[in-house]
Amino acid sequence: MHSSSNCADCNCKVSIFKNLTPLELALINSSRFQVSYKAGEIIFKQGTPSPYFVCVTSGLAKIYIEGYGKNLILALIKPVDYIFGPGIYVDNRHYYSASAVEDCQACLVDVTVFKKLIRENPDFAEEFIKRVSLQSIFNFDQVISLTQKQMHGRIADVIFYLCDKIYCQNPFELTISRQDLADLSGMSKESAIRILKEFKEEGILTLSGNTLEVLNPKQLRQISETG
Amino acid sequence: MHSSSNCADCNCKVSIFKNLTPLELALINSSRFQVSYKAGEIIFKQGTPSPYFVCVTSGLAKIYIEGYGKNLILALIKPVDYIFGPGIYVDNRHYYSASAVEDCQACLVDVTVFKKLIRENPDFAEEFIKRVSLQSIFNFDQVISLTQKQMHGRIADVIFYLCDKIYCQNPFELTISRQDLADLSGMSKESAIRILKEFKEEGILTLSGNTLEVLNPKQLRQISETG
DNA sequence: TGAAAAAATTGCTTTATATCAATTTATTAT
DNA sequence: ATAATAAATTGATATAAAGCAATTTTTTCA
Repeated sequence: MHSSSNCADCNCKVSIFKNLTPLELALINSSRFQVSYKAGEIIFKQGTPSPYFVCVTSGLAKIYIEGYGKNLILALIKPVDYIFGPGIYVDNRHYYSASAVEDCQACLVDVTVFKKLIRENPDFAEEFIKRVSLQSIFNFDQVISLTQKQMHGRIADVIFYLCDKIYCQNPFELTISRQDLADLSGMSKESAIRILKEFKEEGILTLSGNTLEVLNPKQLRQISETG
Repeated sequence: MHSSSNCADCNCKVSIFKNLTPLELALINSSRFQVSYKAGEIIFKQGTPSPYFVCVTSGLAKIYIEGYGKNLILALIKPVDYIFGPGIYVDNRHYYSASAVEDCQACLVDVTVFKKLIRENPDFAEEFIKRVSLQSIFNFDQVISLTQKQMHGRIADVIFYLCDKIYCQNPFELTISRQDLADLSGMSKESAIRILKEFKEEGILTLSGNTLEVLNPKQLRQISETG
């Protein structure tokens, strides 16, 4: 949304940077550059080297694993959040791909600078570990949903994720495709569509065009919990 | 296996401790105590407070998420490896349970000591982040196997995991139950048993008593890859 | 604006996998 | 050693979910 010539003044700073000193922010700023991505464009590909910490400052991106014939979306990334995979401390390769779902702007920061600050600032390191841990907990929930719930429960979970964590409003404008919805919930797009239709018919939600409104969150929660 | 009165001399040290100074090891040692678990005993339960870094020095343990009616085993933990969940940097709660599969011995270390060392020793912190990252990459592989492969491929993956990562020999003595096998591969125990039987009939492996030998790793790899 | 391409939708069919029930084998405790 | 209990195995049945094909709607682009 808003860009700045300086990280110190930037109002699009990721919260993980909150413990950095002005000097440290200046270091980040000096290695930083801005990039724009059109909807659909690849930000990086699974398997390629991973030289940047990617901070999404506008739009919406997805990170996804390219599996056996289909994709699994691990998360949607909205402003102001970052993309920073586990490969950076292992072999400097990406273990998932990222692409822009809506037009995006991002700031890229050199990973060596990032790693240097992790070593030098314990508060920053601790905050980073905390964020990695939260991500891990989120992944646990996700894997349980994907492996132990039936399709209705999985779609319910994805709708709550979109409503509560991504678009943060109800009704909301669905900017991701049905295929993305399927890749988030680990099913075929046909199945995802059918279940949305059922939910409409049962009055749990409305979906006209791409505007989705959850009408009966209690029932949807019930569906999520009974699997 | 071997215990010691002092972490500095211990031959059961987890590799993550390699960057600690003698003084730091002494600090760990001072807060450490040893515990024995019989096969089947719970080490800790999902949802409970998480005050210890658990280092498994003998036997075999499992960490598993208690989901909707069934469990998902995230990993088996063998000597010398540690159990240290993401809750420690979040809300000090366990996000998975742990129990002994074989009789186990473990050293428990106070998490506050662990966290203190993470702040004070950047090499240790970096090594820890690296280990967390490796864990995360392993989980990615696991979730793709669980969500995108059919049962044969998932069982193949679990057999490779057991053979290459846990028992580290072929043939090996299967010390986990069929239910554990099912909880590792996200299916019912009946299905797991049926697929093992098929693999036997096709000459891919032998399984007499609980001794499993992979006879045709190439074909098993093929099955793993074609899903 | 209109044609072409892509995305979404729907019905039908097939299949992978769970569930249930019964039986056998192995383990534990008296 | 033997009964009691738990684990493993097997077969039969039910069903959740994918795949396929056809159609409609939406989007893109010349």
